[in-house]
Amino acid sequence: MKPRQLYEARAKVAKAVAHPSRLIILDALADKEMCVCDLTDLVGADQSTVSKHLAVLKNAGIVADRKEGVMIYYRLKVGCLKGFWHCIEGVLKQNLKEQQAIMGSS
Amino acid sequence: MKPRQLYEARAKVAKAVAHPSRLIILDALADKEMCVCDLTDLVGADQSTVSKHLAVLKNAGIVADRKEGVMIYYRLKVGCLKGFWHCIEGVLKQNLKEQQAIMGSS
DNA sequence: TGGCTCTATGGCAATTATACCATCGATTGG
DNA sequence: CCAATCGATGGTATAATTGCCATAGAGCCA
Repeated sequence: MKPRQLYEARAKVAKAVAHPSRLIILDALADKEMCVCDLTDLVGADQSTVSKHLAVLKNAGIVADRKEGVMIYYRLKVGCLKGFWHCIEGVLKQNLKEQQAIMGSS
Repeated sequence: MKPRQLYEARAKVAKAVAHPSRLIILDALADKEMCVCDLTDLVGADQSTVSKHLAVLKNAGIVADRKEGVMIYYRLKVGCLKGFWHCIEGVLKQNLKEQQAIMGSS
């Protein structure tokens, strides 16, 4: 087994991704960088809430920000998230398939 | 933007992975199936705690279990986790590199 | 059957996460 | 300079997560 510290580090990154609002943000940032105001509209939560979500992502090293005048633009720093979603999507599809199998057999 | 429901479903899977003990479990299951007792020793927590962690992973569709006598063996149901870790590991390495850059420049 | 081992579950306390409000600092435009 | 906008932070209430204890159920063996 690897050192516990590694698992905690991994968990921190995984935890940063494990929230619907943050997933929305990451999905949006996959295409282009966006300012906090845009992301706030997109997520549909309070600006301060979105700001805190962004802080979590930044702290985990998943996004980076850039200041331009009053605005702060966030962008993805990680390129492998697509594979991430693909993996998760696979789990979801499999779960769905199993659910349907259960329903069908009743 | 995709339906909010999708992000919630994704988040559930991501959340299931986002805990050190569960990461230890998943890492161990990558090689072979293991019974709860083995995993309990490995994680080093109370048996009931490990049992609940396993329930979380099972509920998310990441692991499956098999009963054999008194023992219950858990196994990975998802094959793409290796890419998962690789992606996270990349983030961690990058974070480390940036930390070192900061230390070096002082 | 009785006792033992292996797991799962209910209960509970402590910690952590989340969301909103209020507010502050920074920047820009008038 | 003043007002307005953008984003971050402190405070606080609520919800979710986590861990352990106690205990229940299931299977095995003497």
